[in-house]
Amino acid sequence: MHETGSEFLTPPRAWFARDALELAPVLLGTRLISTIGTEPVELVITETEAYRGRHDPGSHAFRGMTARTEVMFGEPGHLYVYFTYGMHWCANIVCGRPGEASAILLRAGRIVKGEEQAKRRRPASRSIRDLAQGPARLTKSLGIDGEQNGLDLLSPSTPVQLVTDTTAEDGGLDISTGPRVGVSGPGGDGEFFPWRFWITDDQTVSRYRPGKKPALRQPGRPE
DNA sequence: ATTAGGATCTTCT
DNA sequence: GAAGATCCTAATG
Repeated sequence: MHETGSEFLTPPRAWFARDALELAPVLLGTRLISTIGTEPVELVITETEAYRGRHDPGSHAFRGMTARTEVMFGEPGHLYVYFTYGMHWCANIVCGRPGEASAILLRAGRIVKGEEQAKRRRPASRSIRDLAQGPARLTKSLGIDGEQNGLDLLSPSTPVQLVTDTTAEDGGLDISTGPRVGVSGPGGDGEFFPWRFWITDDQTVSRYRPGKKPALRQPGRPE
């Protein structure tokens, strides 16, 4: 096997400047490295969700720019971190062109480094599998909160780095798609669109509403 | 394995 | 004033 040959690099700004539906599956298999705190934590992104800016009724940006959504309207490659349910933080990567307000929600990951640190942050975790199994669990494991809202992933001194394996084969991952969580389609007709992406059969992918929503295999259409 | 209810507070109507 | 891009615990099959 090729133990050597992996080369993890941070992609350039232009890599983030594309449509959310295109970038969301590409983010699968890439890694996040957090140096927040004493011990670095690294994970492989296993589940993402696309939010297509101000034209997407499911997006926070749909009602226009507010204090909360300001970061989404800015430059791609920054972190949009929001607070929800009175206690949880969720992280997005801003994408598309400035002003578009598109972003990718990071829904789940597989911890590959700093498991001890992650577990310290998530005492309720029962196994390595569920450490970052869910958007709020993912941020908790990495130590991300409101402090990181607006953070530039491409800053030389960023405490949260995104890296891709430049030697990996394109299309080497089996990717599934399905409806977003609790978000109806852009037509407002209650139809669900497959704008969620995950690595097929990966055990760290978040689980909710068990058993009822079949996963679709076709990518969602833009409008 | 699955479900129900509670926690907790910002954001925008 | 209500809902929210969620998680945890406890109880039940």
